[in-house]
Amino acid sequence: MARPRKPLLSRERIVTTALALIDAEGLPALSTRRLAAELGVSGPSLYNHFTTKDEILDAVADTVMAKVDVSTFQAGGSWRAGLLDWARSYRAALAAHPHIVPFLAQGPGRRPAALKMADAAFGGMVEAGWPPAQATRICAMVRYFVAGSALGSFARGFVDDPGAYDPADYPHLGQAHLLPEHQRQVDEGAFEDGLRALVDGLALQHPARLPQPDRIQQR
Amino acid sequence: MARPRKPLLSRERIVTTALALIDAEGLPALSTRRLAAELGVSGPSLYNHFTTKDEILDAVADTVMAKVDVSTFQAGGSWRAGLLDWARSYRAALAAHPHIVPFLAQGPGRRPAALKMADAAFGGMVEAGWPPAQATRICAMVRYFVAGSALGSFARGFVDDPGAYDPADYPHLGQAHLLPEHQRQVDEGAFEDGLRALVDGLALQHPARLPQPDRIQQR
DNA sequence: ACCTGAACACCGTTCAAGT
DNA sequence: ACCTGAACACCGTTCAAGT
Repeated sequence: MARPRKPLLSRERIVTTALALIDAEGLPALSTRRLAAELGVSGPSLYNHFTTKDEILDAVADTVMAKVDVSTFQAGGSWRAGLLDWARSYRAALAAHPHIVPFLAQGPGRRPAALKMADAAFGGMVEAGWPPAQATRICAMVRYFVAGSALGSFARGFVDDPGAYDPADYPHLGQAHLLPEHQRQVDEGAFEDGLRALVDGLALQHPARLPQPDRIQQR
Repeated sequence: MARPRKPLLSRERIVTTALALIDAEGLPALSTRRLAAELGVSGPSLYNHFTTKDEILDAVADTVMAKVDVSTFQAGGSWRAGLLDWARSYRAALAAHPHIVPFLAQGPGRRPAALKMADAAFGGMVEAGWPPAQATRICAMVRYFVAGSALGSFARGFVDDPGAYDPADYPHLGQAHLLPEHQRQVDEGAFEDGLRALVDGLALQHPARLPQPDRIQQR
């Protein structure tokens, strides 16, 4: 074929197809050759639009992060409301694409959507009176909790076979084989309970609650 | 060479070498051929000891999980002490081998060390008065938090280059380029603050604190 | 500028052949 | 039982060649 008059590929089409492939078959299924086949071109064609496979993954990651909603922080409500809305939206965005979470969790790097989220969350917490060092740690712990919960289902991590849990070895796991059946309830319940606990517990750490020592803020 | 009079390989030697390779160069560096070379044998030799590469990873994963200490639960102290000690030990075990966390986080499956940990943690919480359904969710949220924190550093996720954070785009990230320098403090501080918040917040959810409705326990 | 096929150094896994 | 080399169908990436 050689060069067509109208490009067959675009960065956008590559990214969209890559994400669909990852969602459908997992990260290992995304090979450049398989992706190219899915797009109707030969393998090396992709290198006209991205210099490396990792760069494709970066673009996919930023697409996912762009779905996270941080508007509550910008609306200037309480830090509790901002944090709750952010964390829930963050988890929803990641849980929709669990196979790319290990890659995402490597941090924002230079990806604009990831940086925009970090900026809004950190800024929102600081404006709500959190010292920068604490605001940083809170952003980190939310990332931990969200990424961990989106990385893989807790409930589906247990096998669906009563015979796998010998009472002699695991006296308390007699019901564990039922977990996969209730995957959604367990995982969403755990996330909600945990998020609530986290926010309640953080409230106790807010400087407004403490006797005010003068300026030991640091970063 | 063909068959030697004394086996060159053992499951243990394979697992130890695999973990060292993963730690040193990351999960993608673990190929069966590379691992075999490291062990001084040819690629297919491994298949005399494991039926698949994934089975090797399973064994590596269980080795890591075996390091988690759940003895505080068995000592029968408070659920707070049990949870704190467990979570810290769990994180230490995983953070020592961050590259295998995405694999680990797929759940215990049939791996004995992972099941033993789940059994002790769940059992400990139930014996401390938590209804089974809540105990399950607490184990899940601890896994989320620990796996997320061990998956990758929050601080090192930011690039070490002031030029990466245009104030016009990211007004609050002016200091973000300093984060990688303080990786340990930030990540450990975030984990400790988060764990404390989680435990404090959970205390508010313990049934002993609530007016006792009669038997709405479920699982 | 944007596609192609050929080529390179890799993969995981199977299998017949050796002792 | 436990190792080997050869073979199969895959990888990511480079590059010269086409339009």
